[in-house]
Amino acid sequence: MTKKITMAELARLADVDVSTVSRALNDSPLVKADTKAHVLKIAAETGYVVNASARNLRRQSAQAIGIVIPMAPGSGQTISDPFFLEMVGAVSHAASQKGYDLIVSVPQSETEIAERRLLLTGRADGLIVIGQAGRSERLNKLNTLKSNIVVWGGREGNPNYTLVGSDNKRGGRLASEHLLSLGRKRILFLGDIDLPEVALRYEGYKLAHEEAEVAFDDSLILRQNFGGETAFHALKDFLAAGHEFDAIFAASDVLAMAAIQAVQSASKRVPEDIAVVGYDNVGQASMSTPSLTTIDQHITQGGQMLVNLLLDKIDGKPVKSAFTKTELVVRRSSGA
Amino acid sequence: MTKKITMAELARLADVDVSTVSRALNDSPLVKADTKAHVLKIAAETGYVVNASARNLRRQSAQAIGIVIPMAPGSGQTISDPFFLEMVGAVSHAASQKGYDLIVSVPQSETEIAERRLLLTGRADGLIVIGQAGRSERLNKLNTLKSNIVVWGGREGNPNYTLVGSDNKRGGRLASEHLLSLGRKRILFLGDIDLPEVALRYEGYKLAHEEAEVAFDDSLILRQNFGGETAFHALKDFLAAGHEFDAIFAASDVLAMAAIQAVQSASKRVPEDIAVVGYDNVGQASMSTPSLTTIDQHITQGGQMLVNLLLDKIDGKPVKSAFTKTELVVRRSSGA
DNA sequence: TGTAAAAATACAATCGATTTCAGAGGATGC
DNA sequence: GCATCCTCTGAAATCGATTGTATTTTTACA
Repeated sequence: MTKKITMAELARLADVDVSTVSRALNDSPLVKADTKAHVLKIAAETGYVVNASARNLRRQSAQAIGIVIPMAPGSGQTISDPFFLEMVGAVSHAASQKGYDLIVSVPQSETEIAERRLLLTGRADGLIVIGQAGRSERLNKLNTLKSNIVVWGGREGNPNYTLVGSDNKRGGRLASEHLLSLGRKRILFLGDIDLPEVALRYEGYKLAHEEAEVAFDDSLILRQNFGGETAFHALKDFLAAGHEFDAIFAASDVLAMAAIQAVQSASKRVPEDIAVVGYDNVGQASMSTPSLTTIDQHITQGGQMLVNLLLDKIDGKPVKSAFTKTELVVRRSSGA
Repeated sequence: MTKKITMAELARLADVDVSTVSRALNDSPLVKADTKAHVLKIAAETGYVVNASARNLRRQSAQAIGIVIPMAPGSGQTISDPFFLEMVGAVSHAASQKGYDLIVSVPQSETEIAERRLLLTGRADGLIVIGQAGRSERLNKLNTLKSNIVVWGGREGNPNYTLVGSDNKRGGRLASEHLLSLGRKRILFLGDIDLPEVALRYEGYKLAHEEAEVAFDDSLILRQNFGGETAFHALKDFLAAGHEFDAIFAASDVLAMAAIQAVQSASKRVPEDIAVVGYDNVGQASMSTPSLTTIDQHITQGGQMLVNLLLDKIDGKPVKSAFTKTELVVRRSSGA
């Protein structure tokens, strides 16, 4: 428990002014090489580390970005949804490579405090918001206030903030095309189309039907939020009610896994009786049994893009919204 | 993009001194109620938010704690391991309830930079380290340097830092007892007993055998780190090599899920031929097919404990290591 | 009403760094 | 040999808040 040593103290020890120490530590060309070495040596010996608050106060930057993961009320998602968590991992990785810390905020209530706190207090230089469900207005407002925000989500309306996301429509189309190409004719869509991202996936689903000239039945939809548990029961009831379908396209892997379980508990086989395709390609998808055919959103790449665009914004560069290319990942056991 | 408004500016607008503003905002009893209201009103109107760096510099605290998730080299774990991610979620939740931000650090290399950076720069008031695999020495050292550290892990040696974890031995025993009580006689242990947590689970496994007076075969162990992919192949090979066993106790749910897949791909049935019990009870465990019998470490509770103990330490209170009570969660389809 | 005590506010130091500006000393050019 | 320019270092201002102390205003009581 050595006492914190300050820069002034270090300057005294090295017998130079603090300004010289500061310059030396920041490798300024203004300092003679000898002096620099001397200071660095003493700094190392004493285990000196610069005080972040002081530096940030002076520099007016935090070397940190925030990530806000809002649990949309009633979305049924929890922080343990693997999608969120993989996103946190991806963003954390990308941020640390750029020398930025990542501050995670999981607001517990539906107030705007979290975003404000991080961004406006200067605790974070910029903000990544995961998912915009129902919050686009607020985000628009916040963005005009201080514009270092990048949002993960699907395009919806005409946001004035920068958006990063996967090509949801394409994803929905790919998934549906896959099922249709296997000869499935009645594909149940499982997901909450009130969420913009999911709505786009549903559009892709319809598009695929049109292209394949397969009539689609708009009653073949089970509007379920992202909560696996409730989806499981809802689908069980749906099956028990005697609805007929030979495939399911679920709006997330969690939903897909819940669906598989529901189907099996109704004594139907996956994929023989009912094929299932998910969305996200979370890590568990390949490891679950049966392994899951799904749409890869390229979460890692998405995290990179979020961070890169945000840092560009922080640097004042102009930035355009960007989208990852979704891709079909076929794993034979569930989807075919 | 309103320009940042400072406290001095606010003081000017309210026609009082900054010290009064500061006290008003901090609800100090030294300020008259009228004045307080007046200041608060103007603060609200102008959208004033206190600058975190300045406050932290002055207060010598960061109102933030760090969480370090070290990918032990060769542990095979990735940040997307659901266990880590659920832990991050739990800690984040607990921290925000206490008004603390959470800074996530996922060091990419095996240097000690990450811990030092966060803690010694004052960016975080305390540090939570997840897993101690092979790092107990370094942690001991860091702890003597600045003691606000709480580590998640199993007891190993005689650490001078505070430890929080689940009762791994008990967990191992519960899992094994369960399998033995079902009449299984040859239980494969799947996990890397070089990791202290896993070693303790293995001890519990042996203990259960002794108590049940079932001879255990110490060749019935497949030492695999936490990587699901490699475990899958290793187990496949193990099965192909003709080893006989009727159950598996996996040191994590990810391993268990990989195991189930390996078993099935070898055309054996789970649980009829081989029952499987996992460890962690991650969210996916209930949703996977077949759903997983597992040991619940009470991650959420653990996250709470980590945060609470750390904050106690920060407050200078004496703190003792603590452990959650592990519990068996039976889900019929895999484990019985 | 005058004075002592209490309440409210203002002043000023401080947290630990960065950075502008000024100055000391040495090198260079003519 | 002297003026000029470079290099390097130091002094001091600054970032935006908090807080101990001083000062003013208000209240209370005789």
